[in-house]
Amino acid sequence: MLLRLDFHSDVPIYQQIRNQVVAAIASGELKPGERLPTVRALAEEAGINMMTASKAYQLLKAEGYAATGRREGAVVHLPEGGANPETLEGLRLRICELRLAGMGKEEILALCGKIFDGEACGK
Amino acid sequence: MLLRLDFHSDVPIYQQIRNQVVAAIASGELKPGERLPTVRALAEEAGINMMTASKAYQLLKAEGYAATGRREGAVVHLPEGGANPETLEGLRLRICELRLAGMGKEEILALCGKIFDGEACGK
DNA sequence: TTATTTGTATTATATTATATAATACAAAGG
DNA sequence: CCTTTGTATTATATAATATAATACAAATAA
Repeated sequence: MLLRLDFHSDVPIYQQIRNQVVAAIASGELKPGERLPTVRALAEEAGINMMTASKAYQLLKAEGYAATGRREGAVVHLPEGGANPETLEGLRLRICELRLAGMGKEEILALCGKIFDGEACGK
Repeated sequence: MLLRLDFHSDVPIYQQIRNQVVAAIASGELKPGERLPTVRALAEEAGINMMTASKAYQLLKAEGYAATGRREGAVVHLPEGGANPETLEGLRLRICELRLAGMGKEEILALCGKIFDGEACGK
C-alpha cells in the first residue's frame, strides 16, 4: 500500500499511518494475514524514523488491527469486541458537524451509505 | 452549558471545549444568537487559563460556529458553506472502524440514525 | 551453530504543541 | 470616564512528537 504522509499536518505521523492502514483494511486493499512492511522498510520508504513506524504498529496492535512477532513482522488482523468508545464518540461528533452544516437525516444516511460502499471522499 | 474537561486526555482542552460547544449547538442546547460565557468566566469556571478559553473561541470562530466582538462577546453562529473536508474524512475513518468492528451497512446506518435522533452515545 | 531479520527497548536530543501567567491593548457600551 | 469584552504580547513550563544511534530477544535460515 502507498502511504501519503503530510509532515505539516497537526495529525502525528504515526497516527496518519494508523489511519491509512485501517482504511486499507476496510477497503480490502489489505487482508487479514497479510504482512505489513517491516518497520525499517516502512521508515526508509516513507522517509521517517524507524521508531515512528514502530509506534504506528504498536498503535495498530493495541487496537487489534495487527499482530506483531519477533520474526514474522507485523501481520494484518481483525479486531474483536465490537466498536470502541472512541469510534462512537468520533462518529457522534461528525454527525453533529454534518447537521450544523445543514444536512438532514436522510442526507447524512445517504452519505454514510456511499462512504460504506466506497463511493465517496475521493476513494 | 456544563463543560466536562479531561485534563489527562490527549485531546487538547481547547479542542474539548470546541467539541462540546459544537455538540451543544447540534442538540439545541445552545441556539444561534445565544451568548457564550466570557473567556474570563469560562476560564474561572473550568479552572483553566483565559487564553485557553480564547483559543477555543478562536477555533469556533474560524469554523463558523461562533462570532466574536469586542463588546458583545462570543455568540453562537451557524456555519455556512456545507461540510468541510475534515468532517468528511473523519466520518469516513469512523465508518471504516465500524466496518472492521464487524458491523454491516444497515447496522451502521441504523446507528447513525439513532445518533442523529439523539438516542445513542449516552446523550 | 552461526548469522540474519524481526519488533522492541533504551537513551539522548531537538522541535513543536499545549497550557499557564501576567499584562496590555482596542473597541464598544453604560 | 470607566468597565467589560475578545485579543495580543511576552515569558515560562511541561508534554508530545520525531529523530538518532544502539542494543536486545526471538525466530528463522544458512
